Amino acid sequence: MNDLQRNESVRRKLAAWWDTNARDLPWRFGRTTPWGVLVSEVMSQQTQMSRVVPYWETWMRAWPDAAALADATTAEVITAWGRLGYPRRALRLQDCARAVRDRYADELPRTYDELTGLPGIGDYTASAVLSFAFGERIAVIDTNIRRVLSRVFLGEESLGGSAKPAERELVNRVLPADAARSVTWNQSVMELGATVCTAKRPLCDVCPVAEHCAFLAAGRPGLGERRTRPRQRFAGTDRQVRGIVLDALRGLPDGQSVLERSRIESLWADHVQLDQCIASLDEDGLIDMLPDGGVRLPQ
DNA sequence: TTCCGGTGTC
DNA sequence: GACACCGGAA
Repeated sequence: MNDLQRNESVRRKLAAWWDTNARDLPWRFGRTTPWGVLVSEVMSQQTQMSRVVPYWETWMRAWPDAAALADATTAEVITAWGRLGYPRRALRLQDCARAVRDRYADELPRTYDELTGLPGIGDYTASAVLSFAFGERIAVIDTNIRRVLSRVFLGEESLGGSAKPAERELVNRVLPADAARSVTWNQSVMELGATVCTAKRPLCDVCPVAEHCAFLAAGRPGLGERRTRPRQRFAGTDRQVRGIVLDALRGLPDGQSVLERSRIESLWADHVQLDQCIASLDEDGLIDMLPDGGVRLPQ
């Protein structure tokens, strides 16, 4: 079997697998707008999809389109973002909504350059929106797709930081020529990476393309090898302190918006670090500092 | 305790 | 191209 036949065989197997195994997420199967797809992609960047679902449902009910989100208060946006993580992304998503409303009359643009020109939208999200929302033929490159394609076609783990040129060439080379098939390809490869071809413990027993997988044939060399990524500590870092402050603000009772200085000081013993974090949250636009030392979510 | 990730920034 | 950013799963 030559490369082309193998590629086509993998495609057919994955498409059949997708038909019966795709998770029934509310932004799939044409049930939402391109904007809804974009929101789901931004939320899914840092959080597993199953945990995103309830946030996405609430968010889209409150702000069904870009114009609606553009008009929300920052406090509302940060509160609705909840514990999704990376709260600055919630602000960027609102910036993005304002740009879509102002530059594109509330209609998401359909070109890569216009999409990546929006706040918070990089290569991955632009490609994902073009493929999943607009049905365009474009290679989507995220870590799941890199891991799956590298294993199946190269027989090796995808290691290291950003995608290298050779990796991008592979992803483009195996992308089906037909647009509709390319969309299913992107979705099914990504889904396989999320649910079967996982990083540490791939479920090769139930994998629909096991018979074509170069990685499995090679005896899964280097399975679960550490990706070279600088690891980030957590305990005691600014990251933890910032989260504690925002969480306290989100948890204020209805009708109360200001966190008093004395309450702030009870959140963290090291007041030097605490004040640094308050200042950085203020710089990020995530909180407002009041003259009396209190803070609140921006109105 | 360790590990995970897309974007923006420097 | 290194690093910060978050919270939760493993």
